[in-house]
Amino acid sequence: MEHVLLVEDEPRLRSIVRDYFSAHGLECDLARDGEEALDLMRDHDYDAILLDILMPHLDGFGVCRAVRENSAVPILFLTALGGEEDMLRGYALGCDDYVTKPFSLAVLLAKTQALIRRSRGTGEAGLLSWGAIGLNTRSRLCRAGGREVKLSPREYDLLLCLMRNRGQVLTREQLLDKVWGLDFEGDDRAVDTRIRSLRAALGDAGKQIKTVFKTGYRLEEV
Amino acid sequence: MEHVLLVEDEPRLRSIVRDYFSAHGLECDLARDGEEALDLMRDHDYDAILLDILMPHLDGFGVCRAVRENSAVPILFLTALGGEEDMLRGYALGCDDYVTKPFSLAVLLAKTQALIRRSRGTGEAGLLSWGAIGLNTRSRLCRAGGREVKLSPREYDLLLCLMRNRGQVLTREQLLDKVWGLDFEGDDRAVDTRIRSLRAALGDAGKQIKTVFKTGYRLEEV
DNA sequence: TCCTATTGTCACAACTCGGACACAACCGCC
DNA sequence: GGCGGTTGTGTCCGAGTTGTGACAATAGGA
Repeated sequence: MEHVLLVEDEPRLRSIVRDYFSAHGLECDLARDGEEALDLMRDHDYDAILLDILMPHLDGFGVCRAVRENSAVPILFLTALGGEEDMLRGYALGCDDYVTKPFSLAVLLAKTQALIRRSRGTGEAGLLSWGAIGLNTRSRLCRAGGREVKLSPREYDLLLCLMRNRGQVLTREQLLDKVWGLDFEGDDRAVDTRIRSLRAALGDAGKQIKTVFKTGYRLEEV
Repeated sequence: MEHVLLVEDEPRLRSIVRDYFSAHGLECDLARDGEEALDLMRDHDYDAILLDILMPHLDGFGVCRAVRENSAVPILFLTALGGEEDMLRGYALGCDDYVTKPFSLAVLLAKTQALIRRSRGTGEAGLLSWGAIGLNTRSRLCRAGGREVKLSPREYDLLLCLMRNRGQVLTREQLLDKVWGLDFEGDDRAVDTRIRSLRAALGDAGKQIKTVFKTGYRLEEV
């Protein structure tokens, strides 16, 4: 299930949004202020952050800046400040969308879902492409260098994970958690072996998978 | 240069947006209606589509549906229809954002750029830069003087530490603690050797690393 | 039930990295 | 200017990391 974080100091609004979201299949953690939000983010991997701006202790802009130091998680501002200046400031800090209060819950949900969809690299169509590699998340088919490529289940999941996090280094541990599951009991090197067969299956496009010595693997565009 | 397609039947608005965008580094193709848009998209790979809804021949919703058959390109609706119904319909069809007329050009630009950034998956998150040196903490890639630089793990960690403490002197002991770890059993001079290879790897930008006699090293802007 | 594809493990080969060392160059103090 | 101490430089080799081929266990379909 998708998992988002709502940072908002008004208790009533917090619970309204959470109830609405969970009724539509989005789990929703809550934080009262910026510092609480940063604490939660240290321990969880959220699919999106909904961020009020006017908050005690650390305001939304500050949280956004701190988050963007090392994370590309989708951020949506959610605020009474509707001025152009404020919106531009938000975008300059690397936010993804901006909703002014009062807002429609349905629209907020739609925007959040669109953002999550987009951050995973696919439009509604479920098509993911990067360099010479294309994935269809509906049919689980893969194309590389213009021709169809047959992938085993594990190879597909691994490639999907790399595609969703394209450009960034994923450690073997991260890959084991996300692809094999948290309960996998085996060796790190299982990743290496799967990477090897994936590279072979992709042919020339396999070169897009780079090894980062002592760290992990990264999918590059070329 | 980024390349977007604007689909809009009002001539004046078309050219206003195009001029503003190209002044800010976005090339902007124009289409008068949905059919012209689909024709153009057959021949071009756009980074984003800005789509009016009320148009002759084929309206924006129709274009969106047709595009999503086989493409995940970011789509932003741009319309006078500000009702909740219409927005939700847009999101259901797989659009990424929705702007109601009249709108601010600056905000439209910011939204478009945020979308492109997001769809490339390579946002500005995790970017550190100082003088001619840029470091991306998500990809662990380094740029110096405009070109890609290959760094070994230790070189990368060392540079990251210098960047995070730019402008201030770090003693060898501090560097050993922060980069090598508190349990390192070796010689101070290991730092010198790594600094040397780092300078060499950075080329001209290596001159930003200054030696502070009898003390340590400091990263300067020039 | 058998057959095949899949996948983790292991052992070994190939490779990268980085600290140590020795020596040269340099700095600053007297 | 000389001297002691500090830093830069070139090289080497072992330790650790990743690639590779083979194999056995397992799961899933016919």
